[in-house]
Amino acid sequence: MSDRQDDLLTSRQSKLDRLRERHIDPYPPRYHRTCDAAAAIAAFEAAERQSQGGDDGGEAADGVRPQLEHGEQPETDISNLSLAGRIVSMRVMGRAAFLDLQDASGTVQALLRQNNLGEGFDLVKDLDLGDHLGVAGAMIRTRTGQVTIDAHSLTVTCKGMRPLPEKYHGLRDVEMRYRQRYLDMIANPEVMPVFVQRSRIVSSIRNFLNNRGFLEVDTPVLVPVAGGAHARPFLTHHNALDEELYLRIATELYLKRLIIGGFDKVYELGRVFRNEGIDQDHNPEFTLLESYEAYADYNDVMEMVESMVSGIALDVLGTTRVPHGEDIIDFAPPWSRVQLRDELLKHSGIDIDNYPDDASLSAQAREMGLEVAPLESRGRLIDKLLSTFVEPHLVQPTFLMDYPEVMSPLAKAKPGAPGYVERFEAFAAGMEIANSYTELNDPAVQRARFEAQEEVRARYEDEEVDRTDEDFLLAMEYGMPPTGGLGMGIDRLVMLLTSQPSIRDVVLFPQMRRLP
RNA sequence: GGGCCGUUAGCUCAGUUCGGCAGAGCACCGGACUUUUAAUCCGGGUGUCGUGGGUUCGACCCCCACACGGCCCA
Repeated sequence: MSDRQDDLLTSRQSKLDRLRERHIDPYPPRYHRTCDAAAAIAAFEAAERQSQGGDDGGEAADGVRPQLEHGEQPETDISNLSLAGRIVSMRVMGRAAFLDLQDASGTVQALLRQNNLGEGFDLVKDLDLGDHLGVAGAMIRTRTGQVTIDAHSLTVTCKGMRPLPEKYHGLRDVEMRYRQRYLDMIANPEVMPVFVQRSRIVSSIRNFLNNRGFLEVDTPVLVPVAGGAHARPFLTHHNALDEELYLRIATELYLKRLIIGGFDKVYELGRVFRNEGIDQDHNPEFTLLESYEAYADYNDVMEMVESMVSGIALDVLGTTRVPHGEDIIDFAPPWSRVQLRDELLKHSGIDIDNYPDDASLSAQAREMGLEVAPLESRGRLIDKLLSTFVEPHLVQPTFLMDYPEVMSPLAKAKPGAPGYVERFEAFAAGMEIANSYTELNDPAVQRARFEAQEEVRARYEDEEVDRTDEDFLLAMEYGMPPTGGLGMGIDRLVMLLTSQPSIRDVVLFPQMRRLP
């Protein structure tokens, strides 16, 4: 630690010591506030309107919506209330001082005058930016028109021991923003609303699904087989069982067991873990919604997805139209429905049906300028072609339908289209946000599909393919009704709805490399 | 995994042309100030220039390696 930083900490420590010498507890166990900053200001403005004899007086008082914790009583006596918050700015002028106190509801100014506070005013010289302060007093309007609490008593509620980031430019260092998110929240006012919206989006998803009769369930995070997705899992070890376990990469195979067990409609909103790279739309742990509905197919799921996403947008944003760069993405249904094979042909000139084997498709992909490794499975090649030629065009919400079977071991074959399955992925802003199948429920076919995946794993040395789950096959042999399933990446949905360019801006604590 | 860019005071950033005394604003410290709001005025620069090597009379600057981060590619 630098000497300079030592100095800054020492200065705060000596202020802390002085408080203790004066028998002031810098960390009192509690402080009773009667309302928050927004409520205090609203109450004062309501009272002003009332005293002016306006006909909206009574209504205005009702407009006060204090955001208080459980147990606190709303109190809007503007001549005597108490507020508490973090000092985010301080203007000291001899025997008076103005402080800005920030709480979750906003910022309120406090006026501290020696006239009112007497000896209590001495506290000012031991206050720092970042301290938490309780202020009791009356709401007034200053000469310059600012609604302010005129303090008659002060209470230190927590002494801050480190300097805050700079107030005007905020905290720009992205590394520090992610490693010390609390500083990002304190210094950058645009950050907190994104996470408030994230919470509302998640809440809205639950409401939507609950209202449709879906049951929210919890399935294991620690699993013996990491199935249900093409991804490399994290490995861990259970000591008492002395068994290797994986962190789940999807919830699919357990949710399907529940459909087999007899639930009609289930969903899980949970964290899944994929041991893969980190970039603007990948974090190793992320929030996945999966839902399964008996007697639905992927067409029904498409309708549900467009209805759900547009409903969430209306619910949380009040509109289905969301800015994205220079575009406006409109989530209002219906979303366009296009065939994977057609789109690939349209944008790359390749008809995958004309390249039935790896070698010819691989050669053609190389011809198109793609970098192709010597050993790449057909599934990977098609995935690469899609990412390169098709996905960037899918800016408006689009269902890309009917995937090759080799890419989709858990989906049911599409009648009349050999080699294809009833699967869609939903895209918006060129980014995949959802994946859905008419679920495969023939246990013999499922076994064959798993075997094909294991063959790909062996032949192509590719760990990112589905794994055989014998226990799941056993369950399926007891009979799973026709089912429509859905997986939706919640972080990406939040990115789209809040116009954030990186998943790190919608995950509170994104994964970072440990510092040396 | 590869390429490019970044890392300088607590924070936000200059400085590196072509190697020659380490800079500003905010924050901080001392002083003035009872209606300010990026308060103002006077005084003070507080630093392992990411880390470790190398070149040089001399390195924040040039070279090499490494660390962390960002962007692009795979």
